[in-house]
Amino acid sequence: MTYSDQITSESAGNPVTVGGWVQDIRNLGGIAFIQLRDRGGVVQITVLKKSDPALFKEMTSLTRESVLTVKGTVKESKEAKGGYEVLPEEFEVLNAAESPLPLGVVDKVGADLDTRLNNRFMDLRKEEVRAIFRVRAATLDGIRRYLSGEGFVEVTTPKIVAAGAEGGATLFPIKYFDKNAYLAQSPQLYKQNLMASGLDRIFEIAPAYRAEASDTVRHIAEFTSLDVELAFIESSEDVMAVAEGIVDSSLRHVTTAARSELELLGVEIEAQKPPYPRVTYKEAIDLLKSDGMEIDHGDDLGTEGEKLLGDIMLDKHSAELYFITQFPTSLKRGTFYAMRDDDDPDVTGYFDLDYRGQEIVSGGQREHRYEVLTEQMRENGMDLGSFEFYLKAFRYGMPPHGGFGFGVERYVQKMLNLPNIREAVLYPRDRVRLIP
RNA sequence: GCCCCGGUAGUGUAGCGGCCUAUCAUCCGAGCCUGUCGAGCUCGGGACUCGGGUCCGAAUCCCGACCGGGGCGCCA
Repeated sequence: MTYSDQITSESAGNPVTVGGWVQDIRNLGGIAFIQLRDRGGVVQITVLKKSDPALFKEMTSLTRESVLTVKGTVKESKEAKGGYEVLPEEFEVLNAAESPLPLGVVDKVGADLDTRLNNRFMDLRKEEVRAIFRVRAATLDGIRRYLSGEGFVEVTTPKIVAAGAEGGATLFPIKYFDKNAYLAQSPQLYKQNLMASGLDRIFEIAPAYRAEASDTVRHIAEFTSLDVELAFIESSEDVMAVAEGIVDSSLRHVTTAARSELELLGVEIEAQKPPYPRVTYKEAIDLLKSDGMEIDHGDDLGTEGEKLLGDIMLDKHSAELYFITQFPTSLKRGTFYAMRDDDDPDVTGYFDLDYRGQEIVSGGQREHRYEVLTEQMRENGMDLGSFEFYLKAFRYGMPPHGGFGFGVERYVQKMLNLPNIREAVLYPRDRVRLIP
C-alpha cells in the first residue's frame, strides 16, 4: 500500500493502491471526489460516472470514515490539491463506518472537549489533534537526548508503593494482595535512595498519581512526571542548570523535529536563551507588591501571584521562562527532604521553574544528613518507622544531592498554548473521568 | 474541600412562562449538477437529562438526582 505522501511525479500514470478513511465525498453528479485520509495526509479519488456507472454508484454511497483500499492509476491534476489524484479501478471496504458519527472529523462545527474525549479515537483523526501528540513525543525525545548526553541513566521505580512521599498530595489507596498499598504520587523516595547507589545521575519518565480533588485546566489525577536526581552537587544551582538544559534543548529539538506540527497548530516557539532569570521568592513578592497586588512576605504566591508574575516577567524582562528561587522554609515545611540554609534556616534552596506564569518544575537540593533529615521528618509528625527503607540509605554513605519533578503535560500545554492540560493527554484521568 | 455556571437533534447552538407542532449551523436522506477542495441549489429528517412540584399553561420558575464546565485552594 502507498501512503498519500509517497505519491510523487514519478507515480503519474502508474498503478497504485492507497488506503485510509473516507473523509469526505463530493458528488457532483457526473463526477465525484472522495477524500481518502491516511497517516500522511489526504489523497483524492476521482471517479467518473460515465467511465464506470456501477463503481460510481458504489463509491458515492459509502459512509464517511469507512476504511477502504482503492486500486487505481495516479494522474497528475492541476485541480487536485497536491497535484495528483487517483482514478479508481476497484476498491475494498475494510470496515464500514456507522452513521451518524459520534463526532465529526471535518464538520464545520465545534465539539466540546468532553465529547471529544468520550470519542478520543475519532477526535484523533483530526490532524491538528494528532499533531499535539507528535509534539509531545518530540519533546520527550529531546529530553532523553539531552539527559543521555549529560550522563543520566533512565530508570523505572515502583508505582505501587507502601508510603507516600509528600504530605500535601493525597494518595490513591489500592489493594495489594493482603496488604494496603498506594499508587505512587512521586518517585521521590526511590530516586533519593538511588543517590546512595552509585547510579548518581538518574531520570525517570513515568506516570504519577494524585488523588487531589482538583478540578482545573492544569490538574489531572494521572500525569507524566519527569523526575531527575543527581548527586555530588554543591547547591541547588547545579540542579537548576539541569532543568534549564532540559527545557532549552527540548524546546530547540521540537522546533526542528516537529516543525510542520507547530505550523499546523499555529505555534511559534522562540527558545529563550539561557540562563533563565533567577528571581528570589523575596524579589517575586516585591515585584507583585509594586504591581499593586495585595500580598506579603511569607505568603504563598497563589495562582493569582504566579500568573501576575508571569505577566511581569514577560513585559519587563521578555522572559517566558524564569526560576523562582530560595523559597522560605515556612512554605516548604511539608517538603521534609528539602535542605534548608545552615546560616539562615528560614530559607531553602528550593526553586520553581515557571513557564508563562505556570509552575512546570519544582525541586532543589535535598537534605542528605541523617540527623537533620530525621529531625525535619519529626517536625512533620511523620512515623520514621514507615520510612526505614528510605532512611537506611542515609546512614550508609549518602552523598549531597538534589533533583526535581517536571510536569511533562504542563510543559506541552504551555508550549502549545493549550487551553486545558487534558488536550495534552490521550486518555486523561481526572476527578470524574475514568473512561475511556 | 469551597464558590460560581450549565445540561435543547449525531455535533455545536438560539429560545429563558402562552407568539415553540422549538431557531440556526453542521450532519443525515432524496433530487439537480463533469473539477469539488468550508462545493452550490431544492426538498425532507432529527432534540427540550431524569424525577417531583408551582401554574389555567413549563424547554423556560422551584426542589432533588445524575452528568458536565470554570474559578479558588493544593500542586507537576
